[in-house]
Amino acid sequence: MDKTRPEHLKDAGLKSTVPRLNILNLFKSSQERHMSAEDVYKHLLASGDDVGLATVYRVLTQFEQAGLLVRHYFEGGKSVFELNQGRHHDHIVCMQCGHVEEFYDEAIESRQEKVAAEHGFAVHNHSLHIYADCLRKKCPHKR
Amino acid sequence: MDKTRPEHLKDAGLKSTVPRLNILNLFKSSQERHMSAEDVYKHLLASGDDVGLATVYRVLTQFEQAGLLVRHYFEGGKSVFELNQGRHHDHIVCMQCGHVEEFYDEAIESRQEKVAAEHGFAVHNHSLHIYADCLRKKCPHKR
DNA sequence: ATCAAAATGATAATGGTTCTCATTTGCAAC
DNA sequence: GTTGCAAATGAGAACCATTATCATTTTGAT
Repeated sequence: MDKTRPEHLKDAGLKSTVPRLNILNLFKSSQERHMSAEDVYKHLLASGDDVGLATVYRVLTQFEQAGLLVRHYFEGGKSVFELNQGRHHDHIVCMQCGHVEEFYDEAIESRQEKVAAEHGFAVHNHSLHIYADCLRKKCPHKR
Repeated sequence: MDKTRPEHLKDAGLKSTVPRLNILNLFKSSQERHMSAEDVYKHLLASGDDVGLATVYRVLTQFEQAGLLVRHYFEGGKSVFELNQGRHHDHIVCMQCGHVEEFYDEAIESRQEKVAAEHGFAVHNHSLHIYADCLRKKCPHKR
C-alpha cells in the first residue's frame, strides 16, 4: 500500500537510476512535504548530488504519472509536489508566509461527487485551495 | 450592485479609454463567460478593434483589482476571467473540451469556513475546481 | 484648444517548464 | 564480468504565458 518504496520504480516501468533514487529519497527525508521543481533541484545540488534541472522536471512528472507523487497547482504559476502516501486531501495556504496545511473533509468530498453527477460530469480529480491568513506566532509574513 | 457598467471604471479610478470599454463590452456581450487574455485579444482583433496584447493583460488585471472581473487559475497554466456579477461560485472544467460549468453548493461553502477555523486560519478566498469529463454530445474532445 | 498625466502598444525581458540531442548509464544477454 | 543497446541524463535552446520598458498617443480637466 505504500507507494513510495524504490521497488515501485520498477513496477512503474522506470529504471532505478541515481537521479530518481535521489529525488525519491529527498521527498522521504525532507522536512518540507511540498516542494517545487526548483526546490528539489536546489536541495539536490546543496547535498552534492549533481543533477540537471531538466531531469528534475522529467522525473517529477514521471513520478506523478506513476502515482508516487501528487502535483498541485497553487496560485503563482508553479507546481508543487508531495509524496502520495495515505489518502487524498486538500490544502489551506497562508497568504502571508506560504505555510501549507492539509485537511480532509468527508462532507466536502461527497458533496463534490454529488454536484458533478448532477451536472453530468464524470470526475477525474479536483483541487480545493483555501487561501487564508494563518494565525501562527511564527508566521514570518514573507515568502 | 451591478459592477459591470462603464461608470464603474470611473469609480475605480480608471479613465474610460477605448481598449477598456471594448474589453468590458466583450465580456458583457460574448457567449463565452470565461476568457483568457489570449481569447480576449483574438476576439478584439477579429472584430476590428486594434489593441495590443500588453494592454489586454494590463486591463484584465486592473479590472480584477477593481472588482469588475474575477480571475481563475485553472490547470494548464493560463488564467481565465469572467464578469463579477452575482454571487461566488466554483467550477467544473471538462478535461476534454475545456467547457466550464459553474456551481454553488452551500454545504461545501460552510464546511470550508468550519475547516479553516478549526485549523486556525482566517479565510480570504478559496478556489474549488473539479476536473472531469463532460458527457455532452457536442464535447469536441479538443481544446 | 491646450497640456500634463495617464494609457497604449511594440518589443524585450522574465520565469517556469518542456524539448533537443549528443553523451552516459542501467541492465539483460552472453 | 563484458558487451550492446535502449533508456536516461544534462546542457542549453525553445516555448508559452505574463510582465516590464519606454517612446508615442489619448484622455480629461482647464
